[in-house]
Amino acid sequence: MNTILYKDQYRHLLAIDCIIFGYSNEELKLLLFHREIMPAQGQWSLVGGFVNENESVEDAANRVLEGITGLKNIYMEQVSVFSKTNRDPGGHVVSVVFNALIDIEKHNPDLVRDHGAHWWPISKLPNLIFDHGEMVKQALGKLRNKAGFNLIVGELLPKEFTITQLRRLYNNIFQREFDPGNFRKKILSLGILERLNKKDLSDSKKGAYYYKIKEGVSMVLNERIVKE
Amino acid sequence: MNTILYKDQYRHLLAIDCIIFGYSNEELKLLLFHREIMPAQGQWSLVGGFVNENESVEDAANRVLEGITGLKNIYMEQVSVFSKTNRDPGGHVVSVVFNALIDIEKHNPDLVRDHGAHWWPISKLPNLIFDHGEMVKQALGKLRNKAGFNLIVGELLPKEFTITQLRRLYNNIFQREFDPGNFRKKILSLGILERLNKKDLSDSKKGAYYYKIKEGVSMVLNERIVKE
DNA sequence: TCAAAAGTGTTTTTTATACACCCATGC
DNA sequence: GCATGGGTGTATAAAAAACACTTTTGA
Repeated sequence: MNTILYKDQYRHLLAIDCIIFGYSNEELKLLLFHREIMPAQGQWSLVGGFVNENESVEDAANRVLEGITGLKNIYMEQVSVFSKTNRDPGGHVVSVVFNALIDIEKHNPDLVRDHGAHWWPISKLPNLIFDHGEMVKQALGKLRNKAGFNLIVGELLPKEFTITQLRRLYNNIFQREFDPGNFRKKILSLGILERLNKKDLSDSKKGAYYYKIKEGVSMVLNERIVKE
Repeated sequence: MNTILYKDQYRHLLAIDCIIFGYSNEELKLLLFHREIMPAQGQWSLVGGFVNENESVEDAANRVLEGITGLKNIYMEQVSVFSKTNRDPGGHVVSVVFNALIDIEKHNPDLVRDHGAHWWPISKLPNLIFDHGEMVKQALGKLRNKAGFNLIVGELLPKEFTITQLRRLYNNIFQREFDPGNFRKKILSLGILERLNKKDLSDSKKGAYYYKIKEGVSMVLNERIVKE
């Protein structure tokens, strides 16, 4: 069996685009790229690239993500496929969109700068080329949906974080204020966080305990964490 | 601007595979295809096909779905992309998977038969080729997730249906028994069903009112219908 | 008249929300 | 000693689940 079987089939240009989420200074941010190639040269776009021969779309996304952040094994999730024939004026390119969550403290800012990329707060995004605006919209919906059932957004925080830091992240993602007491109870009731013997003293005089996600615990909960 | 810009890029074989859900005799079923081409000739597979030039993946899915069911405008939703380089021994084919929900009463059984396709109850599926088993698993998860928040599975029933018929469909999808009284209250509280002046007398002496989905009502609810 | 599904009502349990209040401590 | 976020407890409201009971009518 070999590819000769499929030899008469049309072959498509296949690309990936990444919605790279980061969180710093209490703001949810996206890493956007200042496009230096035609078409749409000089405008802002998502970080993306073509899928090479002998690569899966996940391989391609990992390659592109490592290239721009310096990080391997970034948490990633498919959002959806964009394939309208006229979506890219440079030709029919089919793009698979990924959400990527990174700990913004860990990435390589020099790499980002050298690529002409820039972190933009989610609330003040520039106009994006092609259908990238719609991609971001879907990606945010997917992120909210995920965060509602899953602590995976902890990927956006350092390994050790306080409940208050986590709550502020949730406030940011859902654009509403969660009640501090209720949020804490709900999160701790999931039983997947482990309290450490360390306190963060930057936010209050009393200090807040750091927590981390328990080893070997499943992040797939069947319980709702927060409602939209 | 033209495709010359991207001319050095590798081009991929792009396909779609459809998980075609139908519901009859109180069983959830999938339409599977008896594969008559190499590789894996003679085995069962999902219904699929290559994406042609100047087609979006949705176009391709619609084309394939119409070809085998005779129906247009089938409800469809992306599941995810499968692109491991070794997933198809006949060559590297990237496949976009779609869930499709059809009213099994409306499809063209002759077309299905002529294509060598067959309806299989979800509980007794044959072994599927390649990664199609994993595709079905993801598709079912997606269907459950959707059905938990959305009445879209009404697509699997005739336009007019009783609450009991809808409940039995939900029982089938979630593989559990919903309480008749509570299910009825919950569904009706959504306010998206309209009672008709007709009764179905096939299931009981008393007869059950038919309902239909109200015109122009949004199917996108922010409320949970059932829990898994 | 009775079995069986349709449909309604009531009770209990669980979960979400609102909010009061004590704690610890640097200033 | 007081302002501030950390953390706990409690009261209320809303939603889910369990289940009793009434209705209808063909066999």
